[in-house]
Amino acid sequence: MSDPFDLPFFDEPGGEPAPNPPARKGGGGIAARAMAARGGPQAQTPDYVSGLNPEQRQAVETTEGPVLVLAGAGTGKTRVLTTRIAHILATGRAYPSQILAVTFTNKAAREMKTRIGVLVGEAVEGMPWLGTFHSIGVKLLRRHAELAGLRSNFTILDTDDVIRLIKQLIQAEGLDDKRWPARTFANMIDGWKNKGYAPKDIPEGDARSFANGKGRELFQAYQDRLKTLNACDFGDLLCLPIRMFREHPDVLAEYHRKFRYILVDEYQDTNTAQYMWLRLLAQRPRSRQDMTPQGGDNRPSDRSDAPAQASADRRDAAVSANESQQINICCVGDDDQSIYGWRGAEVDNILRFEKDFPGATVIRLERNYRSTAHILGTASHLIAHNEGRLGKTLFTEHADPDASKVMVHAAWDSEEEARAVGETIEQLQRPDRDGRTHNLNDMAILVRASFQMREFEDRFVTLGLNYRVIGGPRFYERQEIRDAMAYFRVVAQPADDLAFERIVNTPKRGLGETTIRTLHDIARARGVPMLTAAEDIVETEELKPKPRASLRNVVENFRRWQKMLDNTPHTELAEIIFEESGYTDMWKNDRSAEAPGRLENLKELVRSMEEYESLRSFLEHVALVMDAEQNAEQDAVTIMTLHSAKGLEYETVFLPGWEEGLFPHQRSLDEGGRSGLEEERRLAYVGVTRAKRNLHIWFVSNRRIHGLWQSTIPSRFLDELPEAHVDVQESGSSYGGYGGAFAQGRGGGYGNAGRQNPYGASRFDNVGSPGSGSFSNTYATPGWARAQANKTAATDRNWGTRSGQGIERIGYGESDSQRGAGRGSVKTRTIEGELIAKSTMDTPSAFSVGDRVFHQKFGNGNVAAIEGNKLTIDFDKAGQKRVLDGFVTGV
DNA sequence: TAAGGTGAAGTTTTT
DNA sequence: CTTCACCTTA
Repeated sequence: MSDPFDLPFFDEPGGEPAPNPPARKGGGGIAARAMAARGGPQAQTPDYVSGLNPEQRQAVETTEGPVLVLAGAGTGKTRVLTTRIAHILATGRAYPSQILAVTFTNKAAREMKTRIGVLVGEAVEGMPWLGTFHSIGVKLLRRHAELAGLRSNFTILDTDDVIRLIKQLIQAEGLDDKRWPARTFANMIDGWKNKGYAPKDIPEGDARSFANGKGRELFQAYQDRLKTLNACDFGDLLCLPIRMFREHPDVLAEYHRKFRYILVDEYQDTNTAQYMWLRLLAQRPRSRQDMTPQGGDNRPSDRSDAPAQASADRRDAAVSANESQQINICCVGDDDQSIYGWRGAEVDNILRFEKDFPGATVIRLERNYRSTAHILGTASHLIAHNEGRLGKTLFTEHADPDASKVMVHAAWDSEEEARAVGETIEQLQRPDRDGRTHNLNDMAILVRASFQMREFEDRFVTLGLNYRVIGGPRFYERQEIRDAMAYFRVVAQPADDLAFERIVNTPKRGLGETTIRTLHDIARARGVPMLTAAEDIVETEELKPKPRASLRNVVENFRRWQKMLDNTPHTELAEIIFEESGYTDMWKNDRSAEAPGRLENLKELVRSMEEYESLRSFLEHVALVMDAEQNAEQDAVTIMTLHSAKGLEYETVFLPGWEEGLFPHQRSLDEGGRSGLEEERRLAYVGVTRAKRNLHIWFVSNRRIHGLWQSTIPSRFLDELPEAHVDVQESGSSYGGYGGAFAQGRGGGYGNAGRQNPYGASRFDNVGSPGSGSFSNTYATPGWARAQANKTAATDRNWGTRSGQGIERIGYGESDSQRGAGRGSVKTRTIEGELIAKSTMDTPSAFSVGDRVFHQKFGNGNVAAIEGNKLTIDFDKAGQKRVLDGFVTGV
């Protein structure tokens, strides 16, 4: 479709919602299924539900009325969601276009699309309303842009644009942009928008706390600026539709008629704005009352608890239950996996579902198909320490006598931790007695904070162990990609001043600060885009001849490209723009080590544009889908944060860094108090439940944080694990190397089961011994108490007078000298947010000593030595480094 | 304009 | 200890 904004409002056949559309519509797959399903009231089970367990089946077949599916980890949540949609379609309850299905991530949306496709055939193509909250928000706004004060070709700004814009505003206010960082304010705005606040709604305290009390004015100024730019930020994609629905009940009513089934994935992650958005769509107006069920302010505290409101809700539910066109909402989630409170998610939304939707059916999925009983037992026992849960207990029906317990390991410091994990991985890779090997693809290391990854990467590079890092800088966040996108944006949307400013002097054209400022001021004064202002100004005497000529050239370029927009293939146009603007030349002339990579990325960008029909649809997509696909071809261990691991599963999982202060993270405790701690515990729960068969948890006694060695104490979560399912592993050689006295002094033999230690009994000393008690959910457990004692004792012992802060210096230089040359600085995360350390021990290196080579990060250098696939290279600039040969190319 | 020095800050992340 | 942004200097 060349113009995606020009669709008819109702895309279902006939323009009117039909309660029972003919089964044949929407594709042969559906028709066939539907026929099968319609054999009669007691017709045989359609085969798509036959593989489901009773609870799953109930969740699929309870199509009418509000439904909450509490789906524990590994219980087939996605399967239920997709089968439910397939069921609704196959039984002719709705057309694809009458189903609204929302997810949080593009990845989840994509997966759902694919899986529904498998169930139902090509009809998915006709599910226009399956997507993320944000992408559906865009769709609504494009259709009704004028109702939200925008034009339908509005731009979506990403975080970087937003920060630059705010910085301008802060400076325009005459404020010090160091004291009031734009980034902080951008975060505040995002927080407000997550709650659905417009500038007038924000709490007085919030408004005062920023910019000498000018917070509210600044927020308003920001919104005004967005409007003139014909742009909105991510938060607006949620807030503007809400406002539009409130102000235009007729539009909302159209969508009420349209959406007959609403499905929400990961409901525990919804923030207040998303919640309001859903309620507006899911609740029909009651006959005489206001459109918005909770009145103007939808904050959690002042709704649902009011008795009058509750009974009104009940009445409403009773009415709508009898109504033929009721809207059926089904939310799927797991309160125990809510880990995004820090960015505005309200666990409360899921806890309150039954109040919000009276008469709701609540279905629990507790039958786990993923993990062993030991892992499930561990997870359940751990999460039981949280209060305020809806309560679920995972179980498995597949007893596995061979399953190993969850292993808890101790290490002296993070380096040893990485080394030991590396060893374990190498052991797992060797064929077992049945000759089976464990793929690296089935292993993952899940860390709390990204700085932990570094140690593992360094170690794995040394070992030549393949790994991949998920997360990190992404393709579309790279400078050259953003520059290129800015060119495209100005061509497609000439009013996009932010994009214009970004590239007007990139490459350098002698258009310095003064010229830009003049241009900016004139544009603001006349209320026109900067490009228009530039067009005018090059005809006057306001600029000096040099910049004037240069600017004229820029303007002419853009005008020419704009003319080409509609009659030139967009990939071709992209290349023309790069050439004619001098952008490619800029990087070709750049001597820095990154330049070739950047040119490569630009080519990749053009390649990826081929998938889209037009420059416009490409831009639209990129604004929302900021992820580049990962290549999973290589067999490699995955390293990522616990947050990004949600929804994934691995045969073997390593969870390093279970220490107080890191996990639970100190900042969560400081800022979030008890609920912060509980969120950390849920994060631990997510981590544990990622494992299918093997789980290894690690903690260390010493960790270097901000370059400063700190002695650490084991995480309280370790004391919350159930003894029956956990083994403490002595880590043998690597741990034993420090000598007995030292071992005791450093932390008292965690991990040395049965060894005497001076601090009293730890539960880890007694694992497996009969009669050792269970652990209460206070933190006064033996291990915890011992750890507390240990903290002070160890500190006093080593440093005599240091107070019990749990922080001590262990000496800088010593560990550096142990590391040896070439260690500790091998950076590998440079390409595509992911780089795989290639290991080719069997194949000899393609290089020989003395070869001239190029490395993405370090630039040019000469090969000094070769061991297997590991090269020692003297880099011209970066000095001597050891790298794998896969990272360098011959010159 | 580019390179080098200085200083502050340093969870988690999607859209 | 690192990274990154910004400011100064040639």
